[in-house]
Amino acid sequence: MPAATQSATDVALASALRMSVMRLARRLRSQRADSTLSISQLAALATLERLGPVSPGELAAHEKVQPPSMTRIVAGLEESGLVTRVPHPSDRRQVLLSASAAGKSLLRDDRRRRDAWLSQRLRSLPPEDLSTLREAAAVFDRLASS
Amino acid sequence: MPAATQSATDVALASALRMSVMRLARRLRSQRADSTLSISQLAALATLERLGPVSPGELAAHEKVQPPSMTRIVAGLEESGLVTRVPHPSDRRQVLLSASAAGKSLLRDDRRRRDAWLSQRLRSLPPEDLSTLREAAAVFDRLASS
DNA sequence: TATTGTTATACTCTATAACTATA
DNA sequence: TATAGTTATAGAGTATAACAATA
Repeated sequence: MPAATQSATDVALASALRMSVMRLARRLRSQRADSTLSISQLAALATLERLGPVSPGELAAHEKVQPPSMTRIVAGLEESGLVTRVPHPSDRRQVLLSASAAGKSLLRDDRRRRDAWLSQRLRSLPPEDLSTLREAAAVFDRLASS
Repeated sequence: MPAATQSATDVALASALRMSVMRLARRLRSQRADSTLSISQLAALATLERLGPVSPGELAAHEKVQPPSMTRIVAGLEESGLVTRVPHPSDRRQVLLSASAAGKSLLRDDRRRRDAWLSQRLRSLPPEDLSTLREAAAVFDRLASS
């Protein structure tokens, strides 16, 4: 296959794939558990669980929001007992945030519920399609991290 | 494969796939063209192009926003000359919205730019992965529309 | 003087309720 | 009386600017 054709094919695939991925993502997002938490709070809590104890500033950087926004996001999580804060051992300006046991438990439940919609639909697919999706998930991870 | 194992495998695949899809969707979203339009405006414009002339109420229903919100979204698009409105031929309460030539052109440019990031990355993948993605896009469409 | 986190304030987006014109 | 669209108003969520505490 000549280079020009290959490239044109890639662009067509990129377009089709982008639309399919965005559409599925929309459907997945709409299935999120009916929680009292906002999307930002849920995302911040999940990142906190993944990173372990970090300062509000660091968490804000990871979530790509400004520090004052993270102050508000975390305040809500703390009020609900999902996040705990301890003083930084050596720098008294800083605090360290962690997901509490309740926070981790909420994340677990939420993921389980969000997976339910998708796994329900996967059950209706033939085995070949499941294989395709299994391989695609791996390729996606390579794509997103590149 | 026994039913219980099949089910457990599906749940694991659902979880992996959900995470991969959401992550790739985040990356794709962040690549969107630096437009003066909001995400809602861009989405409404795209839907308008797809559906053809429709009333504000119908467009609001498709975009899953309330009519007053669509009034504002469309007002901005109209001010920028991306959407045109004509009176409904028989019902004088209604108006019909369409994407203007400028609106269609903007959509074309935007899609092209948003595809660039992905197709750039697709170029680095081996042909087998491209086949996988091509099949996965089709499966996704079936999933999202189910 | 620089850095971390918070408070004060404003802007964007969306919603519900009330209103106007037409059916 | 019901419906389509708009205007009025309020509530999230996030941003920038100003401030307090600590390094």
